Amino acid sequence: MSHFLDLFRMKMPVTQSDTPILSAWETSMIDVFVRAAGLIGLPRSIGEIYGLLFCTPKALSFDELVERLQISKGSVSQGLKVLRQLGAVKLHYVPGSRRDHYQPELSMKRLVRGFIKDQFEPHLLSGSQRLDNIDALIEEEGDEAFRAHALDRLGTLRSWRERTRKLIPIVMAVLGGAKFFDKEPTDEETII
Amino acid sequence: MSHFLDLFRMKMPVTQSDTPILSAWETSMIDVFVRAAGLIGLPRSIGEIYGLLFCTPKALSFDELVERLQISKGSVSQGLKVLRQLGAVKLHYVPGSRRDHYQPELSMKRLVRGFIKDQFEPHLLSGSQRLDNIDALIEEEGDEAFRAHALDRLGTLRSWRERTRKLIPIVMAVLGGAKFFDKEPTDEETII
DNA sequence: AACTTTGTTCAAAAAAACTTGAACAAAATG
DNA sequence: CATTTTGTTCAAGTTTTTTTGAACAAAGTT
Repeated sequence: MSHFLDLFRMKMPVTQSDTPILSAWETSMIDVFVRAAGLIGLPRSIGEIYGLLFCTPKALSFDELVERLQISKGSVSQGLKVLRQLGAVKLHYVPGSRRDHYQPELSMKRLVRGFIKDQFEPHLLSGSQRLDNIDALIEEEGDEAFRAHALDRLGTLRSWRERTRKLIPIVMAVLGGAKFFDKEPTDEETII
Repeated sequence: MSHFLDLFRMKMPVTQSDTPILSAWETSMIDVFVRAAGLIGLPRSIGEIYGLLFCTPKALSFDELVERLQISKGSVSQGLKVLRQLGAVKLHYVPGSRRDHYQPELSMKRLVRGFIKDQFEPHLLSGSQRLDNIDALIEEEGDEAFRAHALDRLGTLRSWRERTRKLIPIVMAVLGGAKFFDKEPTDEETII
């Protein structure tokens, strides 16, 4: 009895008329971004959205993303939300359209900064606060020898944290603009 | 009827006699590593294993990890496998014991290098190979204007890839040893 | 005001990732 | 060589994450 209905469940392109299907190069390009997203712990749909924006010359609307990527409105809505938070997409006003249109951020530096600010820094080896708590817990420890070792390891952890913190501005500096060298961000970095 | 058996299913500490339970500071410390693991996309169990090794003065055996962390042999086996691949744990020979004993790698530089080598570099923005394939696909494209834009974006992607590649040795250099400055790794970096 | 367009929210479904534990392999021991 | 110790493998179970789609809100139109 499920026979007939199964035809409708089958995952196939149905009948597409317009321009919805992605070209071969777009598919491959999007695939690159899906992988990259996975690498930094972001869901596939976010890679797809950014990837398609990256491929397309003009700004795309919400609906165009839903239609061309064939993913749900919910995924696109949530995906764009995250991408906006990361500063990875920019709203682009299109005259004569009520819809929001999106373009990808193309500055690698800004992309990296957005990611670090939003996903990395907040956790940065668990805030020194958390380490201070551990410090307190160690003091309550009975055995002296153990306590010494524990404090030593805690010191190691603190040094890791500090080194990571110092590394970030260096990475940002190498990636283009300034801040590390005490000058304001130049703006040729906007291009790439 | 499931009433009786449910008593045995309940997830509770049963009766622990020895020293299996983790102290408060160990638990907090391990928690730090569990979070850090999550941040770089590694499973909780791996954070737990490395974390406990990090807390403990002496090398721990497979069994000790299973018992103190209360996780399955399977998880410990697979977790240690990954940690070995990453170079995040070292085998430590213990006289008079057949078991493998493990100690944590404490050099941040080595930990980072292991992670980059194993998890990052292999994908490094999907190898230039993949990008060359996209290049070929773009050439088959019909519309000239589109092709120009596509090639432009591909160029951007290539520049990102290249910049990432160049960034790695700089990060490693900042993190301690050499290679970037054309000298062999010194060995004081071993400590931290 | 009723209707349409545009986008968000969120509970439920689906998919992916992780963990478990029993079966198995390898090596040491008696 | 039978047995024990030590650790690995992998199918099945569990948990977590992601996606979906229907209901809803907000704002613009007629």
